Amino acid sequence: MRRLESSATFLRGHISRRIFTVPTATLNRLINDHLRDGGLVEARMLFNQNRTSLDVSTWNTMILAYVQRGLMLEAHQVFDQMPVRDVVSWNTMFMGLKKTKDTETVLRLFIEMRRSGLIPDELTIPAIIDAVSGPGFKVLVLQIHTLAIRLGLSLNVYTGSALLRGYTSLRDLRGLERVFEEILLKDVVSWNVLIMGYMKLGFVEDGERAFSEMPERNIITWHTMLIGYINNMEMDKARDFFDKMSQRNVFSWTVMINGYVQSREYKVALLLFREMVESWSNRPSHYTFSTVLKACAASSSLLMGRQVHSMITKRGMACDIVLSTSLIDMYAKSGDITAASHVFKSMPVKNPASWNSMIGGLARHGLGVEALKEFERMVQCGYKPDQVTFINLLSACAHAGLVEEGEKQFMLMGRFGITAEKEHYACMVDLLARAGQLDKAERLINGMPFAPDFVIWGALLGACGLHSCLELGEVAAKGISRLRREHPAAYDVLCRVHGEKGDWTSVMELRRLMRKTKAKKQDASSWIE
DNA sequence: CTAGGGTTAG
Repeated sequence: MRRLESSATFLRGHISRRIFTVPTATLNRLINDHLRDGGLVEARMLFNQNRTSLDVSTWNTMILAYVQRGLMLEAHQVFDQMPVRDVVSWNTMFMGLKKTKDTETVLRLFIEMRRSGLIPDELTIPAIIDAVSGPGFKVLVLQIHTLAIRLGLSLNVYTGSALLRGYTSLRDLRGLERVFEEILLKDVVSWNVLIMGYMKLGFVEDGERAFSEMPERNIITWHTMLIGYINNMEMDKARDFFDKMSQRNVFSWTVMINGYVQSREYKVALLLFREMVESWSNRPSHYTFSTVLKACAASSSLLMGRQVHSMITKRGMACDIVLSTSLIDMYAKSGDITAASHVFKSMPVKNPASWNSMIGGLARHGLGVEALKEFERMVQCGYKPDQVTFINLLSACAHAGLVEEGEKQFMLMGRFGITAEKEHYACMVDLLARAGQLDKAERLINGMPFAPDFVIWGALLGACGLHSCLELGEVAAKGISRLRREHPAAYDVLCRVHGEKGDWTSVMELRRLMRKTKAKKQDASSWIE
């Protein structure tokens, strides 16, 4: 070992003067040593000085170093300069690109790889499958499966598990089961992916069957089942399963708590969180905190929210940008706009999301002018507003009755490269209709590039109730009836929104409609937040 | 020299 080190020092001194041709094995080891110690720059220097005599594996090591640090531009640059590429070079690039979700490049490179005549191996398909997973890629998944069969790769666990994901994304149950059968030696991961597939396709019983049949399980197996139950809205089964888990970690707790949040059982979520904290079994992570803050926000649990805030501070997580943003939202939604703004001001680094929750909070409190000011500041500070920013801004104008200002901002959205979507139109309809400009609101609806949705009719209906405009209200009510299949949860929100304003006429009207259309509170996904 | 599966904000 000593000898190796001294020879390394010796070599380092001479390499820069290019006196010796260093054996590639030694060079590779040296570069690896640098990389292990975090000396990327030194590694790159050594690398550059010996470019001509490097072998493929050293090039690959260099690519990997950049990929692991998320520096895809640099990785790509090295990759492009390689005199010879092997399958590892391609795989390493694919894996890096997968993390950045650059599916375009993955696809392009994969085709290029095929053209170059190199044969994919058992790690290639796992690395590229995400790029073709999604609607619109049916043929591609089938082609890749065919290719895998032709190369004998579908027998492999790695490739097989990847193909399972591919078929899951196609919502193809038969394909899923066929691929699983093809795998020669199934391991825990492949079983887990199978269960995940069953659960995602809604075949809970098949998932349960697989769970009981599999030879061994790990904690991820349990989590896959848990998440499966939750996403299939089987909350009782989920909780039962959670209680029976032989081992639990922060992840398990967080998933269960988040499950309750998703199914809008905020109080239960908070109870479970309390249980978690009091049992001292696992410390909440920032995932846990952000989920819990959402529950606080949704249920206006200010006291609990404050407690969570102090826990976050004690853990030294106060500067976490996600948590701060959740805190702002929580305070704003539970009525303490001062605390929200305090958190916001104390943030050393902000991002568009944090500005959005601040502006949204001001809007919620009817502080339209302040919201506008904050928006100006956001732009001045160089942050790029997005769709959500404008939803918040327009709703701020609507709540504060700033009609002209709202119309102006609506027109100016394009300057930031944002095209008006349904939500923006909904805000504008709300804005105009509340102000009594019902004709203008109706004209806006008729001129929209898409069919009016639930929210838009709801905004119009609410205002019609407010201004006792029966004729147009009838139109809106009919519009809603046609759309009753969509977003049953939206009724709820509408009731709340109009209830807050003391606008009881429209609330009654909506309640009546709810009964009439038998709306169920089953849609757990949020539609505006 | 690569390594497939599970959770977070507006």
